[in-house]
Amino acid sequence: MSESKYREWILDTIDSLRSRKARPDLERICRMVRRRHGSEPDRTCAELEKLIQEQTVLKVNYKGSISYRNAAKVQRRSRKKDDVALTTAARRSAVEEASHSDLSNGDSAFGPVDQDEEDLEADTSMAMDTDSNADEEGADESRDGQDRPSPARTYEDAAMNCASARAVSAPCSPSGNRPVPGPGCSPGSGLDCVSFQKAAERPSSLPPSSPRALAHNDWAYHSAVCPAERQHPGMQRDKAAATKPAIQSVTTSPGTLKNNVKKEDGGKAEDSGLSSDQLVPDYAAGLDETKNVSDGRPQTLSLPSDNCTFKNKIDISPFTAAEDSLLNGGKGDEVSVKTEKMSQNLLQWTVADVASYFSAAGFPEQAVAFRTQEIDGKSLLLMQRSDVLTGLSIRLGPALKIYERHVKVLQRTHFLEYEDL
DNA sequence: CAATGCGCACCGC
DNA sequence: GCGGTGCGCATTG
Repeated sequence: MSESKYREWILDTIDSLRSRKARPDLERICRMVRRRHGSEPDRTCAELEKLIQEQTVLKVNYKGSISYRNAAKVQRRSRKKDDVALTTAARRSAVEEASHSDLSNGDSAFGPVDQDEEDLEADTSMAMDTDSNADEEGADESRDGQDRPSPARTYEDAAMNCASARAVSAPCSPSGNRPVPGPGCSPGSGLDCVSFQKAAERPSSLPPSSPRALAHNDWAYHSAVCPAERQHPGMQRDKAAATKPAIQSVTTSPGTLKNNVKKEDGGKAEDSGLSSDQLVPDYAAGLDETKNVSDGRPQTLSLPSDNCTFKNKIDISPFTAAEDSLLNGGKGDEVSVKTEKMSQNLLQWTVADVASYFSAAGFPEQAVAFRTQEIDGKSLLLMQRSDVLTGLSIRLGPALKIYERHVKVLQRTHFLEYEDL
């Protein structure tokens, strides 16, 4: 409940800031939510993180700083023609729809990807706690220092602080805790911070010529790439060492896995990726570890889990891809990737995992419905076509896609798996 | 003082 | 040319 409430508040706030032409950054969002609803910044940050994870809110790095976008609003006007349906829908109700297609992009530059990027892009951005180790400590000092040097970068500080604070205290769950007395919203998302720093560093470190690639919005997004991956292009800190291990160890929960899935960007980043879209994230992520493996499928490495992953890959990929290509005509891989990662152990998926999955799959709004109906992994396995089409009160178009391309696939995969076992 | 409004420059398409 | 974005400054409460 409160969650939906927060979702509304936060999205509203982001919209509001945007309309005011102010950057929707962590600090402003927290502040506005507090003013309007009295919510503590901490809580707001935590909720924001959740939204990011489920792709309801997109975290992007734009012009060197972090920004948040309302996924539902991000529309890409230039999409192909096939979305007629979408268009109509969009037209009809202003808000929500667009989400499926758009979440992909973060900021102005919308993903190069096309309509169906849903799947793929989505993944890129998720991240989660897991590691959130203390990224660069540069941030720290400012943290306890309580003083914030330049007013201009207040937000950054805030963000950083959050990160560090959080990272230290609570590696994972975003759900808050930690009443930190920060000025703004200090305790926020650990993940973000990472990005921040990167952001800061990135530009500077890069040669003038190339900057534009990242400098702009690009490398951003990787929103939450917290997992360990952060790149340390310029820096090398302890984490360099840590990084790698971290990734592998990540395993823990299904949700976690997703984050890692950077998949294709590793390769893709080059071609279209980086320039236009913010997929970049991956780029960041990709840099480190991914790169090593980079050749074909970075994702593999990211998937820590030993258990089923590989298996799924085998089963699912094939047809998922096929279906996907039929539907969209493109990037089948991505879908499969996602699927594979997900299918780890459906039975263990929590409601949040399910929601995250669908958000990542490009259906952030519908993900909310799953959450509302408290669909966890087990429930998902029991869902029938009619349940998806009518039981969730979601629009038919997305519902069909969700059922045919995800629910069915996940169920099939799951059962195949178990047969084998 | 914070919140808000908005001109303007940028950027990608 | 178009639309999204957000800095920086002006205005408002």
